[in-house]
Parts: sequence; C-alpha cells; structure tokens
Amino acid sequence: MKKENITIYDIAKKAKVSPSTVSRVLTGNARVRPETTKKIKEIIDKNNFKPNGLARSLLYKKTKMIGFVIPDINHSFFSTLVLKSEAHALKMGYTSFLCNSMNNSEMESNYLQTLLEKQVDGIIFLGGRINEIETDPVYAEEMKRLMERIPVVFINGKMTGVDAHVVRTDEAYGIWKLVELIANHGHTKIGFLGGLKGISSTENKKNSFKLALNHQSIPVSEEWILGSDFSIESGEEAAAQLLNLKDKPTAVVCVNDFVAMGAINMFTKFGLRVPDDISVLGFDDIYLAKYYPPGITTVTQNYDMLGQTAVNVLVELIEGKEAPKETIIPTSLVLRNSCKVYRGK
Amino acid sequence: MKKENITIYDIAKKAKVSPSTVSRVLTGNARVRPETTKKIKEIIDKNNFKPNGLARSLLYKKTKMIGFVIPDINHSFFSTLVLKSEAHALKMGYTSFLCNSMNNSEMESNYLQTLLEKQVDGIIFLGGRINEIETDPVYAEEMKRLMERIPVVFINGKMTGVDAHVVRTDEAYGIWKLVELIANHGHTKIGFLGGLKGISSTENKKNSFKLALNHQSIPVSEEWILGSDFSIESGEEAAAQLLNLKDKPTAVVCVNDFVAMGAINMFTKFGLRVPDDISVLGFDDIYLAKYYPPGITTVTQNYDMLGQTAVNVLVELIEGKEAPKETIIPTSLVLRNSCKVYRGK
DNA sequence: CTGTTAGCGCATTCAA
DNA sequence: TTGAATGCGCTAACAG
Repeated sequence: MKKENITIYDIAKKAKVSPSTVSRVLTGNARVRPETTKKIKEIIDKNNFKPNGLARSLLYKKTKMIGFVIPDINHSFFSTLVLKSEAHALKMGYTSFLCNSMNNSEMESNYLQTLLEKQVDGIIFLGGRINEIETDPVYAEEMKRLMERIPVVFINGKMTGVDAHVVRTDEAYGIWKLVELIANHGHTKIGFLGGLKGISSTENKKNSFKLALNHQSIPVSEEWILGSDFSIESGEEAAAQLLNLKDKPTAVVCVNDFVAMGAINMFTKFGLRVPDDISVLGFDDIYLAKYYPPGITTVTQNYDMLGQTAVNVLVELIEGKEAPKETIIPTSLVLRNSCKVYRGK
Repeated sequence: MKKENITIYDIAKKAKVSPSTVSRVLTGNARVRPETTKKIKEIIDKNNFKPNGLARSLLYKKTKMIGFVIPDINHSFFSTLVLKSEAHALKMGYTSFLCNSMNNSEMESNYLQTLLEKQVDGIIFLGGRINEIETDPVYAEEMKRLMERIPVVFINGKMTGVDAHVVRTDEAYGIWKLVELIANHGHTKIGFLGGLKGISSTENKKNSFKLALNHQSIPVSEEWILGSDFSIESGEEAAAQLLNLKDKPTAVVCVNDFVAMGAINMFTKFGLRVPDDISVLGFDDIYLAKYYPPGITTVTQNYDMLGQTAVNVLVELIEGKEAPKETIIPTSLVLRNSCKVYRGK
C-alpha cells in the first residue's frame, strides 16, 4: 500500500545534482544557482516529494513539537484551552501533540514516556497528579526525572517537591469577586457546590470562598458546602441535598459552570426559580454558560492568555532562556442572569 | 537547559558491552545472557535512558502514529469522537496526532503537510473540504496526491473524484426516525432548523427530512426550513424567524443539538413552552442534550462505533490489508422530554 | 556555487 | 551469546 519513500537522493539523481544541493533548496540556507533551484523544485513538485521530518529532527535534535497532557478533551475548559494554545503554538512554530490521560495516573505516565520517546521539545501539563493536594511522591519523583530531560510547564497545578514553572488562573480572586457580587446583592446565606475533595482547584476555591465570606462578615455554614465532583450530576446531587435542608441558602457559588447547570436544573425541577428564588454562580465561562437558561453569571478563565502564556513560558524554556517561575492569569466576572438582588423573606 | 542526550552507546560503554547488545535488551528481539540483561537494565534505569523514537521510526519507516484532521476540538461532537478514537487507537498500538483545522482549507493543507513530514502512518479526516457538496478540484487533487503516499479514512464526508475509504453516520435514518416519531405524535406541521447550505451533513439531513415527510404524507413547507449554520446562535435566529410567521409549525427537527438548544431558548423567551407548545428535536446526543432543559430528544451518533471503525479501517489499510470502502454506522433515537404528543389547536 | 563526507540514534544483518 | 558494520533520510562542514 504505502508507496516507496522518495528521498533527496532520488531527486538529486533525476536533477543530476548532489543530494546536498537538493537539501540546500529545501532549507534555503545556502545559495544555489537560480536555474538549478528551479529545476530541482520542479522535480520535487512533480514527484510529490516531502522531506522526512524524522531524519531532519534526528539531526537537529529538535522536533518543534509540544506535548500536552490533559485529563479530558471532552470537557469544555480543556478543549477551549487546548484550542487557544495550539493556535498560539503554531504561530510560535510549534505543533501540538495531545494526550488525554482521563485523569488516570498510569495513563499519564505512559503518555509522558511516549512524549519523551517522540522527542517533543517540551511538555505542558494539566490535571491529574498536579492537581492533588497531597502529592504522590512516586509521581513527583517521575516528574522530576522527566524535568531533567525536558522543559515542563504546569497549568493550574503544582507538586510538592517539584520545582516547576507554572501558569495559574487566579481562582481565588474570581471567587472573591463572585462573593462580593452576591453580598452586594444583599445575600447573606451563601452555599458552595461541587468539587472533589483533595483537588487543588476545589480547595483553592473553597478557601477563597470562606475568606471572602469572612471579609463580608457573612457566616460560613459548612452544611451548605456540598458536592462530590465537577459534573452536572454533581451539581444536581448537591442541589438536591440543599433542598432537603430546613434552612437553605439564597445563593450558591459553584465550583464550575457544569455544577451550576446541574444546580439550576435541580432547583428548577423543585419549583425554585433561578435567579428569583435562588442565585446560582458558575466558574469557567464555558461556551454554554451564556446560553444555558437563564444565562449563567460566572468567572471567565481568560483562555487566550492562559494558553498563550503557558506556551510562551515553555518556548522560553525550550530556547534556554529564563522564564518567570509562576504567572498568575487574571480572571474577571461575567455578569448574566443567574444572580439577582435578594428580595428579602 | 536540555540535558545532553543519552544514547545506547553511552549505556553500552558503561555496561562494557556493544551497542547492539543494548539494543537487543531494548527490543527483546534476541537472546542476551540474563546477567548481561540485568546489568544493562540497571544502567538504563539509573541513567533514566529512553530510546530515541525518531531514530527508531526512521529505521522502521513506521511511527505508529495516526493523524486526525478535524475542524474544531471545541465542539462536543468532535471532542467526543476524538476521545473514543484515541482510546481505541491506543489499544491498537497507535498514538494520535490531532490537528484543528478550524474549517479552514488552508490550515487543512498545512496540517496535511505537517502530518506527512512527521511520517504518520495514516490519517483520519473530518470536516472541511470533505463536507462540501461541491468539491473544490484543487483540494481534491491535493487529497489524491496525499492518498498516493499514505492511507486516509474519511469520517462523514466525501470528495467527488476521490476514491477514499469512508465511515459514515447513518444521518438519513436518524432523521427518518425523528420524523416518524413526531408524526406518530400527531404533528403535521414540521419545520427544519439550522445547517449551512452546501455542507453535506445539512443536505443529507434536509433530503431525508423531506423524504420522510413525503412518506408520512405530510406536506413540506419550505418557509419552515431555516437556519444558517450549526451554532446555538443559528438556532436562536431560525426560531426567531419562525416566530414571525403567521402559520407556525408545531414541531421542529434541528440539524444538531446546539441548534436545538438555541431554538428552545428562543421559543421559551417568547413564551412558547417546549414541548407543550412546540416540540424540538436535536441530533448528535452530545453530553449536554440530556441536561439541557427540558432534556432534548435526539439521535445518538454511536461515537464509540464510529471512532473504532474509522481506526480499524485505517489500521487495516496501514497494514496493507483490504478494508470495506464504506461503512455505515447506525444511529438510534434517544427519547427525552423535548417532544410531546400534539394536543390539537 | 556545488559535491563529498560524516553522523544524528537505532536495529539488524553477518561474523565470530 | 556477542560485536562490528551498515544504513534509515537528512543537513552541515569542508573542500573544491
């Protein structure tokens, strides 16, 4: 099936020149007589010849490839981020190699091996092991050994004992602004929904949530802090649990937009109107947040900046330059219709 | 920054053996004395050595990589499909290289070049040029030249003059069943929303829609066939146009779930209840279809089968075997709550 | 301006 | 069971 590979030798022979001359017109790195160039280009074109990138990369010790390890491309947050990152990487002259770890540490390890063998020039890492509050020393060790061989950038994560370059969303500030917004709307009974315990994003947000409540002199009610993960289902469950309580909050901050959607679903199902009876706030500003009725008030992730910065930092590292150890990407509120002034009892 | 590469020569030297012996323990393709093996393995491990995949691939003329050209990973349909395909490819021993063309033909061309240079073993192609009803001869030519060098599989598309292997969703049947469902629910005024003209998916679905109406002895009303693309916005627009009509349908089939969501939004906004006042049907069964209120009745794409089949066909081709030229992946109805019996006037 | 030579890292002959 | 030699396809250094 696969046609015999054409090489520069074949082209050289047909053009009656040496392989190096062909190579020269290919790279454009040296002057070749115009007529010769023209003849060679014609033959290249006629034979549909493409230089073998493997051979080239083997020589250069560079593949111009960036590896991405992410948990799940099927999640809006990651797919958007990857899309932006890929586009920017392309501008910087790099192609992207994507690996879906499905949040499975073993798959992460496998993919890291694969990326290393494929000789990618650098790796951008998201999710999984770098999101655990308690770093697993085995995986930390693996990561350190990896980093001895190749530049790595973490997005929204860290590992204790691993001194990596990291680019982070300012989750704390986002939550802070969300709480400020609700408080300004007169709410004093506020819950927090969703998020897996032990995952840094959850803990960061919960911590900021509590701090912000304190700052607003609003008491923290632990029984309004519910949820098991980051899915719509989790939002539904948490909301259902809330509905069983005698004393219910009038507003809930959700760990992300999916959880907010689930919460909205469940509240609506049980006759509560959002935002009239209860305000629901999200996080991430995924594509659907705008459309999901009633339109979710949320915090935008600044996907462009997040992706671009991560790629930029990695490229600096690849080129052997200095790069900031930690970059915080600002977040900002996106006001829509799932939050409303508290209208009293 | 980047550490000097360790090679089998370094390992060989430290182990006081020849490079070929190291190579042998690496591949396991030849017998090596157990003690020697052990010693070499220890040294490999201690030095964190990984064989260079580029060199290996150069030699084998195989990269065990599949290239995916898709329009936009940020769309649920594609991300789900890619996820399933990648998982299956991994089982078959292949890693996946993803390229987002953004439905831009020029980017498609660039990525095809890149994939060729990176020596992927085969390519799975979705969207863009293979979805145009009117094939652009320039791109068809490019595709043909590509296919002379490397196996290609199309998913849900084709190009006139290009004799490619293709795996297709049975869109026609899905639409047919949708119409049947609505007709059985007593609806006789049915519209079709969304879809870009000239794109095969749109035309296939519209054609099937009309045939199905005929079959049900329901008249086709062209003024109820509206929409400009595949987005939520398009659904909103189309629904708004429908609302301006004196005579309105009581059910609409949408080109996909996003359009259905937009339509539901707009109908709701103008006081129509879904499904009580109007039934709205989607297509694709994306993750959110289940949750988007009131829960969208739709057609599932059978993502697993679609992705697995495409990968299987491609692998057969890569291995030089025969493979079916066209495979149709069945679709089936997913009943939820956006469709209801017509309750008369 | 062009040809010859060498080597990137690996696996596979062929000998020993 | 092991070592030496060769070549995958390419480019850069060095001559000419």
